[in-house]
Amino acid sequence: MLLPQFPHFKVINLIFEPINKRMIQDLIKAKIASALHALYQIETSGEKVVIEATTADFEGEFTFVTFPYLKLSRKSPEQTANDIGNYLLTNLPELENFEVVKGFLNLSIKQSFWLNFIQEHANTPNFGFATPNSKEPILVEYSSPNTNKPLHLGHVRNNLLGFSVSEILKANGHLVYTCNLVNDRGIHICKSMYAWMKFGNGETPESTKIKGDHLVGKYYVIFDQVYKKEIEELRSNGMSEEDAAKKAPSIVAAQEMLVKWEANDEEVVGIWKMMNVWVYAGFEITYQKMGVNFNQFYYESNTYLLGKEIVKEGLDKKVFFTKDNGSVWIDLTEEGLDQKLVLRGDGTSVYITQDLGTAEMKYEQFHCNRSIYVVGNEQEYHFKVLQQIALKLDKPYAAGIYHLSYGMVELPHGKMKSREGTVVDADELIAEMENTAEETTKALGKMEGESEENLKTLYHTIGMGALKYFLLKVDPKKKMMFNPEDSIDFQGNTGPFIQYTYARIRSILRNAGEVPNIFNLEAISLSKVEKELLLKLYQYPLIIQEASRDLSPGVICNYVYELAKNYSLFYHDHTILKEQNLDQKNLRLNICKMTAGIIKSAFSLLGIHVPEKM
RNA sequence: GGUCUCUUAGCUCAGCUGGAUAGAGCAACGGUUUUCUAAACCGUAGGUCGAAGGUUCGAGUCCUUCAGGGACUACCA
Repeated sequence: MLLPQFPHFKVINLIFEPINKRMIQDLIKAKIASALHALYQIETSGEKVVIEATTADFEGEFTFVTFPYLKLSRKSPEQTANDIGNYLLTNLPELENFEVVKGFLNLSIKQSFWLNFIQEHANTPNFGFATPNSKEPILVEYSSPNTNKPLHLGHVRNNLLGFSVSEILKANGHLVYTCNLVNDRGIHICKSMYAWMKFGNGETPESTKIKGDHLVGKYYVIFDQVYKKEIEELRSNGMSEEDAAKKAPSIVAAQEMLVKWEANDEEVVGIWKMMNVWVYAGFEITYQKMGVNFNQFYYESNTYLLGKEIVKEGLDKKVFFTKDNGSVWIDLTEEGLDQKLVLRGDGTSVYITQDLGTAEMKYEQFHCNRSIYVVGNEQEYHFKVLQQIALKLDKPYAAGIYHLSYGMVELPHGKMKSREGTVVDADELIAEMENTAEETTKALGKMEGESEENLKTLYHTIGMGALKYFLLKVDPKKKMMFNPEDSIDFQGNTGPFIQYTYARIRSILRNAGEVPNIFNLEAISLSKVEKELLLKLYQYPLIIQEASRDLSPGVICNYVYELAKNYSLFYHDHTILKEQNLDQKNLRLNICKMTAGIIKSAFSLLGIHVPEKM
């Protein structure tokens, strides 16, 4: 079977306004470095100087901590801070004034700096994004579903993470390819197939009106029930648990099916194909609802035999060794791992063999030296082994293998298990989120008169916004708790709150009409709240870089939440449309505009849409 | 047994490469709407950052030990 062809990419070369100006932070750091040199003959560079955001209770935007330099300055913390502050005052035109508290030097930037910034960037498209495709290409593999059951909440986390991380990397200038390695073969599928053949009575998605992946999943659960019953019976006849687990008729039958499948048995392959088609049709719907997509699909039924060439290569290079029964191993004890099998005694592949083959294939296709695998943390060991083998084989992509290991989604009662039916189903959850969005919207009654179609879109936007934000705001590395009893919030630190902030801004901008970008800087005085909001807007490019570096959508979530909160405060404290001072009014409208733009932009990095009204 | 990882308010989570008095949201209680969308805003209450040592001007953050969770450690994928 041929692999699906790699589609042609539309590489759109939009002209983005580059952020070629240095950030004010870098400027301050450089000046502090020269201050340290001029005042105390300390040799350092701007990159080594650390400044941080000023804590809310103090005046200023940026803070320099003098303590690390006291031994060299040989002066008191206050004196040192004052010296540097005075130096900056004459050498840094952007500095308005400074304040010294103990050893902390707090710097206040001139309001003209912030006004120039908003004037310059309120209309910059894709503000904060790096030039597209200006950085090395990266391949992101995610989703990787099994075809024997529908997707559950854990998969949703995987998909949203994979999608969002890809978008973040793109925003940071990388060329990103996404792929999905579908696990469409193996004993688990045979289990569903066996149960369907035995108990299915020819049921199909059409005849039952059940979504294909759910129908196949139903038989996976039935298999497990039958299997467990069989084990119990065998045990009551005196068989050990271990033997019973191996000799139960249903598992034996499933294994036989797998053998037949590998032997290309017509009947088994026919059923396999049919059931896979059901599942794919179901997945397609769920993927669409989640808004994820891939440049390339791989199927294990195509790739599971790959990797044997690499085993040969490894044997030639003496990276692998053979045991008496012919099985091939690698010794990773020096790396703190174990001896790992790479090829069975009978010459068949194991998981790692296949993954090595797939890695090679992906490299040939995409030529990415960096490759990110979005896979649960239970496979950390596997990916350590994979990378070690690739390193020992001197593969060009070896160093760039990165396992984005995310934590499980846990329920109050423990882990989700598909075969036991203790899962939060993806489709059900999405439907529930949409329902909640509908109920809330109707209760508030602001959307009366909207068309049925618009409303449906809105419920989906809000429901998915809540779900996505909920899953993405937690650090990917950490496991997270989901309690189905208390539903996902729509208030506070949530997707809908931020969407709401956006909708409010849009409402103002609709009423405002044309927003002139010119205002007389002299006629304006910035409030503390406005300054904080401008500072937040200013930080967005850095946030994208940080999120990209850490591969963490959570960074974006935290940022955009703070931005929305800052805006809400601003909105609450300031009149905008009725402001008499026209320059002030224009400034505020520009702040609104830019805030809306960044909310929309940041949310797009999370795969969340924003409504014009809600 | 070994390796990795986690433990912050009643609950769910932030806390950037060590910096000022540890922050949000939810839940609880109280307040704000004749004015641009109240899915909002403000306030009150809630903490020995799992425990103990150590490193230093300074530790939720780094190191060590311990306790308690979780994952992995298959000729399964």
